Amino acid sequence: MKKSAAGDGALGRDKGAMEDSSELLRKKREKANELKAAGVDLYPNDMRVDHTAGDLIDIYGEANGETLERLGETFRLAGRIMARRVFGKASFISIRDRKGDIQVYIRKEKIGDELYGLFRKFDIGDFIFISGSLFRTNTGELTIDADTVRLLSKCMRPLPEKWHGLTDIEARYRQRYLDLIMNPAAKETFIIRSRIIRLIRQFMMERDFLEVETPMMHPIAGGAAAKPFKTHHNTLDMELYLRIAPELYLKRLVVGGMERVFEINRSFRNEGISTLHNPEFTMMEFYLAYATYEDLMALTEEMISFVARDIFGTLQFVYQGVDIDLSPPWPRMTVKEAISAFAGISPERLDSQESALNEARRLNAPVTDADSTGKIVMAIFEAVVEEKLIQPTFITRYPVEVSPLSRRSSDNSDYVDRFELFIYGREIANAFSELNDPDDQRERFLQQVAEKESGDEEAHEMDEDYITALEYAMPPTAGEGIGIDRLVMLFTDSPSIRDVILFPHMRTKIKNA
RNA sequence: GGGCCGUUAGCUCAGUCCGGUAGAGCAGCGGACUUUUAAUCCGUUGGUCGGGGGUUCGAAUCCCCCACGGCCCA
Repeated sequence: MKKSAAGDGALGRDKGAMEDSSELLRKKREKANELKAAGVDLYPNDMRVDHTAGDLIDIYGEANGETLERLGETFRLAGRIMARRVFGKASFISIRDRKGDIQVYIRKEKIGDELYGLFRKFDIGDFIFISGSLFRTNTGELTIDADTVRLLSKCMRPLPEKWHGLTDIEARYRQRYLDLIMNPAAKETFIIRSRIIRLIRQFMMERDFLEVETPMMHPIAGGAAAKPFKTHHNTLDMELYLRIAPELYLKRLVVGGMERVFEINRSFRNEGISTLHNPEFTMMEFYLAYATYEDLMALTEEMISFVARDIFGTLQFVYQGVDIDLSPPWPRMTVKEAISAFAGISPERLDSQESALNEARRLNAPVTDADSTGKIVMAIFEAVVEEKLIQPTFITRYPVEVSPLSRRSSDNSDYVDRFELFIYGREIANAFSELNDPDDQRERFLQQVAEKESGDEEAHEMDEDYITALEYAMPPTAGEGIGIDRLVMLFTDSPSIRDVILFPHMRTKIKNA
């Protein structure tokens, strides 16, 4: 096709940066303009559908040709053209809607010369409306014999290749909409994610938990050991932090008499990005009054089993080629037992700061001379034990130094009533009997403040308001946080947290598309 | 932060070792075709080879820097 160089140049400047750089995009635009010139509205919004592709397959998937012929019913559907096989006087296309794909047979003889001529200008990627009756093709495929077809929304860019789809991992994350169009498995992952969250919500509701929403912007970033994102409120002229955990607010609610609360929502941590970490991630936290961390172990087994039974229909599944068995009860080990079992270090070696430090150094665990014994023990645990906890395992008896919000164990005040759940070497949940003694809480915060001053960026700050809340008395309570993204990874066999987050964080790219 | 790998047409990829006119399939465009389904057949367009610098008569290819991404490690 010839073009007027001068004219196109002028048009290009008018349209600025969005002017089509490639011939392919220009052609698409030309074709759209031809349709427009023929009186076709490229973006109408006056059609109603009465079925989805999935409906038709569910209802008529098994029906034979004769049955379909006798139906005499007209079905109205809409969807995106995903494939196109055009002949001179008839065509097969397949359209995709939220429930699936269905083939459509479009005949010149039936829809008329004029409409067939327009239809031939429709592209893969366009949204169209079709109505027609059902029949079976020679090869037996359930197909709609269209009596009309109409453009609903014109696609101005080519979709990725039909056979290989979109595989470039960067493009899949940056242009998730294309990933969702082209990769059914990606879409399925997010459908399952929604189902998992719905199941957890149902599980909690059935146990009389109240779902709440607490602030995302905190004047003090507390409730976890992590670096926060900082922001600023102009009118109040104050620094705020995106929350690293909802914990301290949820416990204020328990003080307020909300004996069973949960929240499923985002927390933010200003730390590294990896296959297990996204700067914003989803946690469920819940608090249950008159319960202990031991009660929560049972509840956690029940909850995760409940979800697994619904998703898999069984408690056995495969994650990344490894068999996982969620059949309760799950093994329980103390931190020291686990270190002894997996690293062969006798528990006595972990009792003194000096010998623990030696062991940590030997194992290349990241420690400093000033670290407390508890901190060193946990560094050893992380270095040598975590990755080995493949089957679901509760680890208990954490050192008090690394658990500033947990209740001290009644039989030994150096430890707290806490557990973490590991599956496939990953921390999935963290729970404890809550520290509700305001004086002890103040001491713990002071200890944290001291650690912060000596350089630990992740240590807690003093939260006087929270202590005041505790002084009004919080009932004996147990609480837990569950990493939803990691749970979804397990249940969808996803290797990276980015595969279960719709829009994972990436560096912005100057040059795009 | 460190190591390794990657970035070539709209998409999926060759070409890089060993420097010499940038290729294929799909998509697109033109034509034929009323039961195809990765439709087929004939013809055909399309590229700042991620960016910058260097070496060279000559660089997608060799060297340096940078950007973005992936995996592993910290």
